[in-house]
Amino acid sequence: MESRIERIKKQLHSASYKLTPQREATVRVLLEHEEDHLSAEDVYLLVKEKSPEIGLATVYRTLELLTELKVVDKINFGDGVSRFDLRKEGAAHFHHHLICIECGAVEEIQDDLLEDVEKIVERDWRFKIKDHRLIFHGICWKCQEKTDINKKTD
Amino acid sequence: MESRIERIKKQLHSASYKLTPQREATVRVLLEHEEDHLSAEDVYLLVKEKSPEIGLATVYRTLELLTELKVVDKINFGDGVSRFDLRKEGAAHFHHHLICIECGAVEEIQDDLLEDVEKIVERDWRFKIKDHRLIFHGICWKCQEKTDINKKTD
DNA sequence: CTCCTTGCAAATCTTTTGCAAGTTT
DNA sequence: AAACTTGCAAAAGATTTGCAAGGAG
Repeated sequence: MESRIERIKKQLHSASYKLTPQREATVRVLLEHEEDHLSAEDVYLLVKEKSPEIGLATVYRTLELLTELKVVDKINFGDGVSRFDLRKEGAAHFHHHLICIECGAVEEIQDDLLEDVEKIVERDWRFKIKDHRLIFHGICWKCQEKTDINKKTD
Repeated sequence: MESRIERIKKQLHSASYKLTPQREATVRVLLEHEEDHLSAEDVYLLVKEKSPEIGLATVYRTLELLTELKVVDKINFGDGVSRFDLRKEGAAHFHHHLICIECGAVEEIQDDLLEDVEKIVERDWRFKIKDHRLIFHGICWKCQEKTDINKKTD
């Protein structure tokens, strides 16, 4: 069976790009931290652990390239940095995020919750949807429990 | 009847802030460009037209303050800048956006399309939703028509 | 050789901050 | 006077770019 990195390599090749060692190191970090919503800086630091000679600009250039090829999705949670999420293979749509405003935890929702909403938007606004971004801000269950406990003891 | 700016003034006062001339000038620009998704820089330039003595830092500080009071919502469309949208009065939730990837047009959707989705998220993920951001990227009807015409003449 | 890619440093862009001066109460 | 607010300039942080050098075909 073909590995994930092999397939990404092919995606690069079919767009006339090479999978250089630097690009491979970057992709590997993304694969190893799929759930982590890394910033460019985060990726850079992790890449550097194994390949100290790689420069920050190269990481930025690679992430830009991967975004262009839709291997990753660039997301912005409202803090000043862009974050990069590997697109799940075969995923027609980008997944959604829950951000806890108390503890900052980010949870992913893979379910496509927007099917019905998208039908409405395409019909009523005559808008051909290509991609979406859905983020909920709120309080995760862990923080809800913390608050409940505090209320009892206060 | 009470003006929009009067109500914003009260919101400021109830949080112990003043509606200084600088803040008023900034709010007025936002009111006059409700549909425009202005960046901080945009707001600054428009404010400067009428009040040239106002500094960029003050505009940033005012926008931050208004965001905190939920008079405006800070949004990020993925280009490097934050944009500021006046929150509709009485709107329980933030409105949604359609961004055309051909012409860059941004359309607003005021309808709350997410009621059902939010119920599911609150129930299945035990997540208490406080706010949301929903952006669709795609092709607006105008650009769809352009493409259709080109196909015919090609 | 030619084209692509990289590393480094410098540049750019957005946003924040320190601080002295001005305002309001 | 005490607290808040402002303008300016400097600082900070994220990202991009110029360029000379390295590497693959």
